[in-house]
Amino acid sequence: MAINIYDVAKLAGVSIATVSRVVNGNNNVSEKTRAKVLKVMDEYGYTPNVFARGLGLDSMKTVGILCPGISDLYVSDAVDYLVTRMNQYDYDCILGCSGYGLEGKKLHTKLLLSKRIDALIMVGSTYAGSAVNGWDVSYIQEAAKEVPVFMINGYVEGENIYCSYCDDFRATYDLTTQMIKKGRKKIMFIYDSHSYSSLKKMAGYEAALKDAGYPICGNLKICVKNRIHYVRDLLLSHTNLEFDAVIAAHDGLAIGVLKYAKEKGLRVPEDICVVGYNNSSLSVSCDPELTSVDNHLEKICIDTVDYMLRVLQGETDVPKNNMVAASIKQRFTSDL
Amino acid sequence: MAINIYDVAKLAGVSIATVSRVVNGNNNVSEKTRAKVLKVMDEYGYTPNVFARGLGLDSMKTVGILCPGISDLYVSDAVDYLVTRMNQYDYDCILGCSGYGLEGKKLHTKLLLSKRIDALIMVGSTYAGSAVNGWDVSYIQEAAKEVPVFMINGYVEGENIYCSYCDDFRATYDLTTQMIKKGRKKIMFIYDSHSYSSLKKMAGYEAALKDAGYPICGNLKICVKNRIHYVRDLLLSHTNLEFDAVIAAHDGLAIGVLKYAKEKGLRVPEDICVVGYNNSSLSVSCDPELTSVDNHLEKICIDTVDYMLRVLQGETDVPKNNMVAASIKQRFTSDL
DNA sequence: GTGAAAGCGCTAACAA
DNA sequence: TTGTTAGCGCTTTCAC
Repeated sequence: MAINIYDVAKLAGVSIATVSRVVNGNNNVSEKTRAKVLKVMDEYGYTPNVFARGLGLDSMKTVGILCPGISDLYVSDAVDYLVTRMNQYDYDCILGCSGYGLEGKKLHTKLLLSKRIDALIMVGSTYAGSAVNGWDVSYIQEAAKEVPVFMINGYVEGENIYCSYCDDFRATYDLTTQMIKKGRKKIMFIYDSHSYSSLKKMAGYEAALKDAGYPICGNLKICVKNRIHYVRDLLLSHTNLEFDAVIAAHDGLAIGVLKYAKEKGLRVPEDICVVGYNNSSLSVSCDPELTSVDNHLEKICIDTVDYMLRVLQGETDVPKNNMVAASIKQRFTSDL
Repeated sequence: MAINIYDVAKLAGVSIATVSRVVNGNNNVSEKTRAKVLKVMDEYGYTPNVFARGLGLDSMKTVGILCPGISDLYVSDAVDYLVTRMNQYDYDCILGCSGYGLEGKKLHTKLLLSKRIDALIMVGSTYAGSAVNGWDVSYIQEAAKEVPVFMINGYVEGENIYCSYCDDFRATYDLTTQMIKKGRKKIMFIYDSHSYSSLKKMAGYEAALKDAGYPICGNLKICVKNRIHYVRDLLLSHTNLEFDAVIAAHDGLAIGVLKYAKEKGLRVPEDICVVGYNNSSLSVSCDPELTSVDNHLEKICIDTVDYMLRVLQGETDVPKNNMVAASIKQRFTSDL
């Protein structure tokens, strides 16, 4: 059994209050005493019991991270940025994987909350998509009554909820506009979920079409499953579907399109221009390599951690919404 | 402030002991009393304070997962399997990212340990590679004195350390042998770390070569950085390097080889046969799609969680080593 | 500058 | 079947 504060106190010939003071960097300790205590702590490898500390402080410097699943390029990148940054500030993360269903989301936020986390971070626009559509985000607002909630790439209205996201609307608006300028006539938008972010992307795409006087064709907005071969085969099966450009909601879908193009003998970007989203590691694995929208996830995550720290510190003027601009990473599947 | 056990007791007109009993499913409670308590708990949304519980029990049903970084296909897949499975058994995970350096590894295992985790899982052969080379794994053995330690795809000798890994030696041995049978003369092995698993792969490759009476050429064993373009360019720069097959330590490296082949105008698999490792999502993103060794990570993870549960339960006959066989997923970059 | 002592909310041994 | 009570290890007032 590990040594506790009483042992240290006895060994150092002081009271536990004094030991506590040096552990917590309280100034009301003479240098001499501090040194004595420090020596004992070091010698016996004393580690404060986090449970006891948590009990008194009602905090364990732990934040909950909820994600649909961690095996997803976007999510795992985000969590990596988050965890790494938080560790620098002595915060630890407890990770929950909720899946994409509402029940799972509710259950796992409750589970995380029951661990008395100091804050909750939700990664992915799947947690917010619902808000826009009037779906159920009440569990998020409920959670925010207990701890501050931070959305990565999502937006949920509410007290104590802070959101950071990419300006997806502008990104696809600009992208679509550029494609039109380059003479593309039939631009497809392909997506695989009705998340908050997908919806913004689609809106930007449609707005650009509209502003250019182009029609918005329902059959050029294609909703698919997130499986490369599924995308390819679905496209192949639409025998009379014509398009000369595509904007994909994420890189994986764009690669499905690439596979389709290859199968059909279409040249990329000459015959069809394809642009992915997220600028993930996939975009450089495929052939040709994929032009992709970079949504600056790292900045979003770093900002989020910084805001979180400030909120936890009790600051009151922390921005509730943080929109970061996207940029476009040119590779070889576009002629923009 | 949330309601506590005293409140519930008062509200239900019983003692806290009784409340505690119903919370913990103790049978010594009459149905009538149980119902009464349950009703109050439900009505007021009572959640036991995990810190207090942790203090008494010295356990919070939390296991630490240490990984070099979570943005890595292999790692994120593993963590996903692990977390999902553990959640099913009411265990939570706290995640640490240590990086690949020894100092980071030591620091983060200490950090995790200081959170009074019930067990520690280390993901990735980077934590074990050292053992084989006589490097420093003492921090792992130290950790094992406090909690059971489980290695995913790694092997470390020691009390209270449990290891699950893929039979990488056999996998590359068989693969190399098959390539030889197909008439390949110069087989390259490309890798990017000296981890435990890389070493086993290389050993299998060399053994097969040896058994077939082939020479083991130092310049056919290439150590690279894990960056697709780096691999391509490095290979391109070796002007007089000849090979007609390659085994890559993971899919990302194999894709670098594919890029090289394309640049050189080499046909795959006719001119060079390439096989990746991990059967990750990358293997289906590239073109042509990659034949890859499947190391059955999911099974490894599930086994690990099951073993962990048993150890935590106090079982004493839990296997300390668990080797799972690899299989090969044929796609289009090989003629095996 | 230091110590004594009262919680924090729970579990479990012991009594009843 | 139920209640009483002594910890678990720490933080933090309040005295000195």
